[in-house]
Amino acid sequence: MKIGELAKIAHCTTETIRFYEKEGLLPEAERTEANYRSYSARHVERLRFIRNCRALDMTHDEIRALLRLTDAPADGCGGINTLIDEHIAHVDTRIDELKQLKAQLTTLREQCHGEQAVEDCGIVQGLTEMDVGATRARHTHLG
Amino acid sequence: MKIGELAKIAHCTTETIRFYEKEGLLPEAERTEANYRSYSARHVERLRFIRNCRALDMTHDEIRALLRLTDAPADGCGGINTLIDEHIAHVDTRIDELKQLKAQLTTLREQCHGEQAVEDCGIVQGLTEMDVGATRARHTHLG
DNA sequence: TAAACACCTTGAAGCCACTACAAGGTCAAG
DNA sequence: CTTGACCTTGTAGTGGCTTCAAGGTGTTTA
Repeated sequence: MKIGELAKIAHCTTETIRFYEKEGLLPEAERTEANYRSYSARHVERLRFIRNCRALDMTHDEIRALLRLTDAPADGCGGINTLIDEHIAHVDTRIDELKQLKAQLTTLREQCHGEQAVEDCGIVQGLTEMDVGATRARHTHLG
Repeated sequence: MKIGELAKIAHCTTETIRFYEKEGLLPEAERTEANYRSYSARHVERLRFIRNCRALDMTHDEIRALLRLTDAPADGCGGINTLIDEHIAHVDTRIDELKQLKAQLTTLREQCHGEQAVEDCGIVQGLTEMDVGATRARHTHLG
């Protein structure tokens, strides 16, 4: 199977696949005589795993850790559970942050109703006068 | 006022301020004889505005648009309202996405309870077998 | 047989909003 | 006169790709 076919199966681009190879997420493929990458069913499985993890917003580091854990069958799946739990915590944190953000934005938005002059616009005043304090530390890799 | 003092007031680093200048968000400062940047109250106000927008997770493009709108007092604040409304919509979209994500992760997590072998781990199976389909288009710049 | 076209190769640069670092200049205090 | 805090410029790194350039390969059609 050539790279384009694999890309279609995995719903991603050929560039992404080559990028995963360079990152060490996907093992290198065999090559044809023409130096084309040639993929097997194991690559399909691995790539699907990676894409699913990405769809769940895991970082490449998290995915690498997960792949290492699944490739070490001796260890059982305790480590896997922990990793997923931590990732769920990231998502939770980010949801809370965004809810707070929305509350702030909604409050700001309510400062201005009509088509008044910019000088009197409560939004502009709010944005100028707010003092948000130090940037809060990041508790999640989710943007 | 030198750059370090401004950075303290605005709760950011000197590098960030120089970066905003290069980006065209913050107007260039006067220079002292020693070629140090020298800032005025107007810079303080502008930088605070920018940092507040960033604290609300606006992109530099959104901030630039907002600054242009506030600098054109003739136009009233309709455009400003629209921009904020759109930004709130971004945040809402992202919250919904993350909630869905959490639901998926929670379902996945429930596939595995104990310390079984990796081969039988429902999480690993889930990650291998899910087929998440095409990556959904981004409706928000929020990560 | 040749041209057109789809596919493949590598490598480098761009995206965003910074952050970090290197190598040096300026200035006040001890 | 040295220490140390501050300033200057420029470059490179972050993550997860995406885009581009310049070319090689392989199949189909005229």
